[in-house]
Amino acid sequence: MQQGKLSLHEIIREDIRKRIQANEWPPGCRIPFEHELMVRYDCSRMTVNKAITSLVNQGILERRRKAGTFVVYPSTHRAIIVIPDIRRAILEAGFTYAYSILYQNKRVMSAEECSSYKCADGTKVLEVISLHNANGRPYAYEARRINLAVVPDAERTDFFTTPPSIWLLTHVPWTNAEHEIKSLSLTEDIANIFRVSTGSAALHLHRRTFNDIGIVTDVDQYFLSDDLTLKASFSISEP
Amino acid sequence: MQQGKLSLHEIIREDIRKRIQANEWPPGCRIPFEHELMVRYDCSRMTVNKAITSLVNQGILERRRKAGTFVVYPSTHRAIIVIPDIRRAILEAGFTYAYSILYQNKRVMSAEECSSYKCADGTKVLEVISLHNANGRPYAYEARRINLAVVPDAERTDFFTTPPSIWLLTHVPWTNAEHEIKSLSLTEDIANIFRVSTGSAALHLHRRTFNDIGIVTDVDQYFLSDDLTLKASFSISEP
DNA sequence: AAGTGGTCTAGACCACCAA
DNA sequence: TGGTGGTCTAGACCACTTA
Repeated sequence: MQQGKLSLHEIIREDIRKRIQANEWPPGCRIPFEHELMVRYDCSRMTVNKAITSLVNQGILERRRKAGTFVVYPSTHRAIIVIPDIRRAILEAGFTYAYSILYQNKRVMSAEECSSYKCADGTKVLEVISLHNANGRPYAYEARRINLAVVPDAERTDFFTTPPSIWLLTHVPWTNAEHEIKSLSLTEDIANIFRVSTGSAALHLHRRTFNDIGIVTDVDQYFLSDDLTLKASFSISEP
Repeated sequence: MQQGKLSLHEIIREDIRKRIQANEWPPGCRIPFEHELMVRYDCSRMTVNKAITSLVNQGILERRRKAGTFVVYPSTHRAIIVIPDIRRAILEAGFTYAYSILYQNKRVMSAEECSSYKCADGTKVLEVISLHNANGRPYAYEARRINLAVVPDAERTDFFTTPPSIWLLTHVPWTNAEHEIKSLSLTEDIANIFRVSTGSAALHLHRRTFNDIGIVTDVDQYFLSDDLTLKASFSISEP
């Protein structure tokens, strides 16, 4: 899988990983002490330590002082999910991508929004509702709010030519994002836009993006059931 | 947040992280060279290197030889998702948990299943369909297939008392899991079990679990729309 | 071609925890 | 209380890349 030479600590890491995968060192098993591995691979302890630390960070090994280093029982609880960039996903599927603004409005946040955004009363927000099309067919309905207190520049930006997601990604630094994924039945207005019957099942993705000042933006995206499958994986392989 | 003393490389790591979060070192910015940081923190290069390596592994920094170390533009593409353990989720929500088997059958895999499982023709599979209840109400419908070529013991296990998910987790080591998440409209038979109307929106979670021998099990789980919201997050904070 | 990160060493002392 | 991992040092040489 990997090209070129592996460094020594990588060789050690992959060797340990291979033994775990092959069940030579099953979950719960204590692997050799660092000083034993140091002799086995004829290297310094720092190098062995680096290999093991990497596997510990990946949740594959666990260290206990005085006891040794152990193989962890894998759990399903955490996996890495890939959140798609809609435009890229459509283009990579070989479809044409088009984007249109359905609605854009600057307004003052409601009291409810202010408490959700944890910002002062009277904070202004830019609301943008847009549609992503694949091969001329509606693919995703997007309702976004941009916090003008954090991103004042958004007010002077032309979102008719640049989708807000792209503009925000390149212009506004953020440090945290929270996603919520659920299923729902489409309301009449959104169903009409998708040209399907009211109540059709859809996937709903909500995302809030933060930086040190506060919430930058939050967005609701809706996809018809057959159009989007999210994938998440957990693997002992591949760092 | 963290108790006890931080080691030097942790102090350095958190200091760098803080500066990035505070936008003192914005995305794209080159942070000081390792040799400069070594002077700043009055420590050896290995220690600085360890702090930076950790941030590189977290996707926050990027190293370029001869050029330096740079702050990465965050992307939404990867997040960590928490895949719920149904029983625990129900209990933690303060509901009573109950579990019932609707159907159990040992059979030979279809040709289609064999190609999906990448196993020999005639491989046997144990099929278990079950229902998880919260406060007496159907919460999740689960259809599971267990590969008896990989887990022969499953045949002699009583799944009427132990849910297969629990038994498998503690008895069968695995190394990889793949999840697919989508929305769908319930078919009549499943809708009847949930006592909702046919076509109601539901969240569908599919998981395949592997080890070095092959696919251990795969499971389809269905949740009513309002019953499950999956959460995923990406954050510069917290290692 | 120069300077960055990448790696590695052969020690050392310490903190913790199980025996 | 002994042995484990946790951390750190003060060097060294190498590989890569970009200026």
